[in-house]
Amino acid sequence: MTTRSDQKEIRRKQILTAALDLLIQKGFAGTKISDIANAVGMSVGLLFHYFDSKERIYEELVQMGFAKSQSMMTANRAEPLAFFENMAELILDQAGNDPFSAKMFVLMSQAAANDFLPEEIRNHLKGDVIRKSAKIIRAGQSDGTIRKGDPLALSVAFWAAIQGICQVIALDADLPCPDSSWVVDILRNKKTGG
Amino acid sequence: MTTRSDQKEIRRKQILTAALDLLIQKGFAGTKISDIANAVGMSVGLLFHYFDSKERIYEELVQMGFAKSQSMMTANRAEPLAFFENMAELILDQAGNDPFSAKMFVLMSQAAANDFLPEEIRNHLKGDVIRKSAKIIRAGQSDGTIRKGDPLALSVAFWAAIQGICQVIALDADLPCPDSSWVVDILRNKKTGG
DNA sequence: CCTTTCATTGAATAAATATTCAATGAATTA
DNA sequence: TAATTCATTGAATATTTATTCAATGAAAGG
Repeated sequence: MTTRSDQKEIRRKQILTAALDLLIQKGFAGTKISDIANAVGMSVGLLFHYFDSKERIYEELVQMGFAKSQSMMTANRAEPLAFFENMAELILDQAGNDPFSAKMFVLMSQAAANDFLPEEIRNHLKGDVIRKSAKIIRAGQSDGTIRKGDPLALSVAFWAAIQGICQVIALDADLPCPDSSWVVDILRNKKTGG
Repeated sequence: MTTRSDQKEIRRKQILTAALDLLIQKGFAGTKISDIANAVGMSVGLLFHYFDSKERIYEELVQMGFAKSQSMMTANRAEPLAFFENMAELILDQAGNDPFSAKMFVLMSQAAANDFLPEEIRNHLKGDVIRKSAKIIRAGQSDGTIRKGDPLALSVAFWAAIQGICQVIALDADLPCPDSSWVVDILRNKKTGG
């Protein structure tokens, strides 16, 4: 019914989509409000009718990514190695098909530098996932499915690889998305898992 | 002898070092000249005595990274799998010890978005290394040392992992640098290489 | 010493960009 | 159809940040 209200949501989504694209290419400071407005095809003044400031746009996007990231981590209750297999598959399969998803992931990994974000989110970005995963890796080393080595360093390798892949394919859509199982081989113990 | 001239070089290096650090955290647009000047401990006016503009600082850094990247690629004439083993070891060992090196790598991977850089450099950044490596991967698949799969996708996985790791450890010095051999396992063919 | 050079600063100035605002007209409501 | 709301614009305005400049004094050269 409320055509106007629907239209408003559509407009907001258009702005967020265009902004995400520009933000991961140019960063927060490098993305001009006028760039976003141009990409959507609206005047700069109108954009401010939908969002109070550039920061708000950014915050709303990061908030979305944060929520997704949290739910993914907590929803996955698999055994150690399977945990990482699930994660890699979920993220990379989605990244390969839906550009929005990969871009969101990239946004999150760059967002830690931005002072104005809420504390909770900045902590999450600042190695929270990596440290939590290190515990799971230690369990996987005990049950023999994950290779030996510093769990934290292994966690860095896994997540940095995922993040790097998302970044590369988000910035160059022509490049193909790698198999998730290749990435899991960073962790896999060949003596048992082979 | 020429104390003044030496001093000038030292100043320039101070500026470049401080700038690199800020640039990889905040990006080009997000890094203020005054941030750099503060980090070095000099006035903004003095900084302009050493560099004509913010772009020049950036260009000089990217130029350094470009030269290094080129020489690394061409110097390495090993067999396919060994090529990637050498690359991973060279880059990650260096990144683990010398922060400057990892930061330079990160700068390069972010630089592609900046329009004002020379064409040659932008091409190099824009997937040149990934595409050249795909050819080497194909050769490695022929001799059985590298796993099956789309060579370009494998190349994306390898380089994105390297790049992601450099980024994570450059931005958080507390995190440990992973073993280079773990990353090479993205490519390694277990049936033969095990 | 006296002169010249030049590193250094803080205070202008210039440019770029975010944000506000008054005006317009099309859609909604009554 | 008259009144009201609100999406939309382009033109101010405000703010931030890059860049320039004239002045100072310390080092180098003669």
